[in-house]
Amino acid sequence: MPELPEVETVVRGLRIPLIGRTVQSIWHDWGKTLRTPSPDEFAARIAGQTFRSISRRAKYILAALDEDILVVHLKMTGRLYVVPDDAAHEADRWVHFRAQLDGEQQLRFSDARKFGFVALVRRLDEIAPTIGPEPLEDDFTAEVFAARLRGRRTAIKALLLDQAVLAGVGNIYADEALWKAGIHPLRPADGLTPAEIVALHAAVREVLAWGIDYEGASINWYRKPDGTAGEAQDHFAVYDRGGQPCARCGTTLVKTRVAQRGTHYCPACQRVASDQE
DNA sequence: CGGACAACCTGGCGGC
DNA sequence: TGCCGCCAGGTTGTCC
Repeated sequence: MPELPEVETVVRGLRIPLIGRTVQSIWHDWGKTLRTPSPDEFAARIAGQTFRSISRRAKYILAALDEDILVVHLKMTGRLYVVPDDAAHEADRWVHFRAQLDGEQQLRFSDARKFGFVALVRRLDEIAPTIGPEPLEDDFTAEVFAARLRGRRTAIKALLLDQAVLAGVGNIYADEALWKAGIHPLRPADGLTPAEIVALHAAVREVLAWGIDYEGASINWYRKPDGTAGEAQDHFAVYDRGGQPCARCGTTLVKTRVAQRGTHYCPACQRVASDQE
């Protein structure tokens, strides 16, 4: 579920309720939800620390405390939000971690599928592998993008999903960006023309930016920290639209599998070869 | 490097 | 309604 726009929306929504709040204690009911350190050390270290800032790197949420960083990954079904102590638990039966804050507030992490986690570290690289450039940063130019694709023969969609190549793009926005750029998802990355790389670079940035503008896509589990749904799903060109007409050429959109992921594209206007018109 | 696949889990949905 | 199989936005590890 959550890709860069969804994670960014969560981060922005947590700034006001979280920053300045001090952690008093924590609770969890699923061992793997606390990724590191051990539960005892986690509880002892975080108690008394105050949230100072919150940011995002790729799909990781980084909530900086006085000494440590509370890192949260939402994976497929995670939700992260702050509510008053007395907020009904029945409203969300998938909460597996809570941090009791001052001001009678609680930070809650909910995760139906239990793939996500929270971790307490000094630095993100203690738990995260190598992560590629942030696509919305100014220094992510088309030249930088081209350099990362060079010599890679794999399908362009697989590379867009590879966090070591580019940070934050997931299955939805990969499909949307490839449609916008008019590039078939199976095209070998090193076979793209310079013009196509420029177009794809722009398309990736555009779809991520509008995803943030619409506050994320609530296909299924994703919710903003205030509990409401995002609206990006109402503006998809291809994702989950197999069988419907392409908005650009009217051809019926196709759903298939690329890199073991559901993949949606237009068979007419997403070129399978650079020399095809 | 790359491609396929299994694993981690649970819920929702379509089909019968 | 009930049961069954399949699908799901992510990531990691293994095997060839």
